[in-house]
Amino acid sequence: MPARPVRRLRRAQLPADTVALARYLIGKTLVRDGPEGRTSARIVETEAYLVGDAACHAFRGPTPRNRSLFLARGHAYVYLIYGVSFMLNVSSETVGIGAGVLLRAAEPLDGLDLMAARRGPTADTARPAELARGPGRLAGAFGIDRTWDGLDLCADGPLWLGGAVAATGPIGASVRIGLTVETERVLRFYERGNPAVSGPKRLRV
DNA sequence: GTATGGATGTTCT
DNA sequence: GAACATCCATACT
Repeated sequence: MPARPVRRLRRAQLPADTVALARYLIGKTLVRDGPEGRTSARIVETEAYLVGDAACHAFRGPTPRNRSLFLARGHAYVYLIYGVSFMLNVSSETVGIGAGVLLRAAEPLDGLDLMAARRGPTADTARPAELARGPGRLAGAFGIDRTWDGLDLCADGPLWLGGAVAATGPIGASVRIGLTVETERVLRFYERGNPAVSGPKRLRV
């Protein structure tokens, strides 16, 4: 399977608004290059975490953990949740303002075998759409851990955001998944009907 | 298909 | 010491 041609997104192309960025990233690609080869996937589900949003990790100001949210938009914010899974976010505002977009699910394009190997024995290799369906799985498929925190996804680095490789389908919206606060805000976005989107069925159509 | 409960480790109060 | 932007196995409809 040859790697598809994908152009890197430049920082200036990213919408300046967090919600706009969350929608914009649907249908775009996430690419990791390395000695083992390329892994890439279409982003199909995101969530926005805003300034003044109690569910945003930056809500109470910068700490050692969340400082990457305060970097210029297009930087990675990675953290461990429930002691189990890493979450990959894209910082979304200007320097000093803490907000971001969580990448919740992606449709694998290149390097499926490598993704499955990174996911380990629990990966459902018979169903490619399951490889990066869910934020923890997405980070797992790309081999993302805290050492990737703070990386510039718009620089000439090993992990980057790329343009769309196909037409983007209709985008749906819902409340965010798994929160105990700010549960009413409609800040989750997804490509309707895509099998790589996570969550219960009613939040995928 | 959905519902439930346990595992897990870091962070901040 | 509680909370936590999840995943997986199991049980059930």
